[in-house]
Amino acid sequence: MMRISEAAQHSGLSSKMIRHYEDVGLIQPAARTEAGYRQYSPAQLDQLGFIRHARSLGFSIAQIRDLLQLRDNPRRASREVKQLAQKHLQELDQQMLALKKMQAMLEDLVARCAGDDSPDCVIIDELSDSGETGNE
Amino acid sequence: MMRISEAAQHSGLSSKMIRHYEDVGLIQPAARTEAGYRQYSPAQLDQLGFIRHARSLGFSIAQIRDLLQLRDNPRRASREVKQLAQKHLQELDQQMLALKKMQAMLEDLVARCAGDDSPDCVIIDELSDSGETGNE
DNA sequence: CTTGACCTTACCACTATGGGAAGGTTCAAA
DNA sequence: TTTGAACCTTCCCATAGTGGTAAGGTCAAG
Repeated sequence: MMRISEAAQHSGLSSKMIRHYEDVGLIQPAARTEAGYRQYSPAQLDQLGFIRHARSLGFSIAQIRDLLQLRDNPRRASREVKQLAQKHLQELDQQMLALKKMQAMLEDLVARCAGDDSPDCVIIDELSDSGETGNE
Repeated sequence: MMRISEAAQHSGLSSKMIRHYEDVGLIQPAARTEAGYRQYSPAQLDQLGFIRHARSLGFSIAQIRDLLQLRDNPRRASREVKQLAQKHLQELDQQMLALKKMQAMLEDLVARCAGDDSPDCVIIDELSDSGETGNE
């Protein structure tokens, strides 16, 4: 059994976040010592590691909740896991698209801005324009 | 002079957000009618439009605050504007990079997951792994 | 016994946005 | 004139994820 700071180090999460995940019901409340200190079993350490991995792939807490359920269900169909992952991939795609649009527009503006001592600036001008930005 | 809902429609922002921008000091407090209703001048409408454009390019409130200052400074150097924009471009790049990493890892997992009725699932397996995720 | 390093809970902050409640205003129609 | 719809106001709450801090308890070493 490990205390929370050890569990944090071990899993790559912060103590803060581990408590938070418990608060929001992502993980079961940890066992406590008589003094009220949280204690983590190896199984829970695994779970925390799982969470960190999933977070690093950008899964939301809600999605991780589902993933954990699937993980702990020996009769799961990998189809369900895959679908969850694919849904997240779509979200990542949308975010990429949004970023790309911004990038393209901003790069265009930057390229057309002299960037010298003069106050004339396409960036300011186009942002001031009442026209559209290219977003739908 | 327009009321807030008209200013919202005109600028593409929501009334909610216009009030919020006033709260956080992004825009000057609007004039008020005797009854306390906010009133927006054409100049303020321009400013609101500017804010919407900048937001659509992903600039943060803090960055827009700087942009507005530059916009309202007739002795600005376009260099400053360009630098601000370039800094934001870098941020966009970093976000893109992060997304791409996630995407690549997740795509790999998804490709290797059968997605059938069997419980065997690489996604679950790799997330459960105590090893690294590829992030530094 | 004291000190330092931990632990606990309970707040507040951030970014940007939305929702809603409770109450006031304006204007037009009945 | 009254009433009702459609506004407006402020204030609080929620989202998602993370960090910080403060006030207090615990534990082990010196």
